Amino acid sequence: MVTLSEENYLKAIYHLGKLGSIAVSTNAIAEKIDTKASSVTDMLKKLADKNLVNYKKYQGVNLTEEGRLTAASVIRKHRLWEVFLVDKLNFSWDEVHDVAEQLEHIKSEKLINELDSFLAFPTEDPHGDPIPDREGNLNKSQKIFLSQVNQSVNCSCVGVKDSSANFLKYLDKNNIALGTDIQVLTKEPFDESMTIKINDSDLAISKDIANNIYVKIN
Amino acid sequence: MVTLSEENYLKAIYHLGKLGSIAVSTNAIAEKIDTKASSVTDMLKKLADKNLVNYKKYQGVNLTEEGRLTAASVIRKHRLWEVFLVDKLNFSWDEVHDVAEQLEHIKSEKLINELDSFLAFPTEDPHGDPIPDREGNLNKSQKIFLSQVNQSVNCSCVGVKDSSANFLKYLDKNNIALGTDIQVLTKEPFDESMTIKINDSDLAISKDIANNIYVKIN
DNA sequence: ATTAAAATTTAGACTTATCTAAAAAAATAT
DNA sequence: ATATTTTTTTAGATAAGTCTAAATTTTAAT
Repeated sequence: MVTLSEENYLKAIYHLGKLGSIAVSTNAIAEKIDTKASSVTDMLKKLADKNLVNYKKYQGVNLTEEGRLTAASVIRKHRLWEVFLVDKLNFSWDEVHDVAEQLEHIKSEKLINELDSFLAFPTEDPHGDPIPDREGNLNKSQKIFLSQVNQSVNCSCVGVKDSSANFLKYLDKNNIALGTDIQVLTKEPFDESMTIKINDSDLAISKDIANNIYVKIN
Repeated sequence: MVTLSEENYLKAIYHLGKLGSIAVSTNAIAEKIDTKASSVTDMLKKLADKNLVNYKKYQGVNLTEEGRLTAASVIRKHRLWEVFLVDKLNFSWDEVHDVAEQLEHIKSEKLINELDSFLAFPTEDPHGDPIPDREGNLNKSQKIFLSQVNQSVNCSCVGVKDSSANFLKYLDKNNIALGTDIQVLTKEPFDESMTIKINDSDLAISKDIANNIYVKIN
């Protein structure tokens, strides 16, 4: 039996572990889940006792296979619930996170597999991040920044990096939403600005905007 | 901020309070939520401090208006999730309870109101129990036992009292499920047995069976 | 009206998850 | 190579929720 708090630690270690392939540090975990380093140390001992992490004093941690599967399962649930909230319950991408943080801890195999089926087995969440399958495997995300898309290529919006209210308002005003098709018309090498086409209307965007929008090539 | 544990106590007091109109006893609560009387006493003090119950030592408790609303909100969530699980995720009535017990504690006004809308504003859960509205009001349940239905009246199955595996198997074998239409053909005054019609086939049932099936008159 | 039984509360202890402050180890700088 | 800084761990404290065992109050019985 893995507690809610333990699941949150495993998730944090999972996410931090993907960046480098070395052990995850106590401080990094503390910062990620907004807690004190001493609390992290306590929890790491507990997780090690349960064989969910490999932990050696002062050396950081790595997930064991069992820990990795547990973390992947939590992430799978989080992302499936996000799809549900956006696709079925009219949530916008910036509203889903807090609720999904709660829903990801609901324990029921049947629930999550039926939900998966109900949503037609999505492979990515509303932010374009991949959804682990039942075995904890996940495909690399296909999402890239709009700034990386070449001229005259078609793509569609799958997420944003900075989801501040200001930026979301900007997107709204210009009719860019999740799933919106975007065609890159021109790319200006000098300042990396672009012109793009959205629903038959053209829009000029700066490098900063293009670096904040995630897209998937169609 | 009401904790998960506090919500469970409020729910228990709400359910126990409907039976009589007198105060709910410590022991009754302890039995309901499978805990010790001393734990209940501790919690009652905490709930009283938060103005969720009226509590006087040795005299039992009643919900305050605020407590009643909180309890109704939890029950509303529980029952809406049950509808979701049965209608959308292929759960059967006896599988929903444990999962709904977890889901009822998810905190998000938007979530529950969107869910309500997504389910087309149901007024009863899969067991035929009424779903409180946003203001905590609930309509009296229309469900009665099949044994109370008069001869040649049409009704439909909305739930069961005893949901043991044996009984559910019996229902399954005789094609009685949630929503199944039932017509009472005859009622035998001597042993209170009945004959009923289900999907054009007739079935003889004992008093015990008829006392275990909840129906709603059509 | 006492006494016995049942219900309830108190007191003190335990667990989980957190914290602060101090100690220890590792990394960095001179 | 030693001193300083940073990171990590330990020790002890706290809050929520529970428990056992003992004390108190209420209810029921004679």
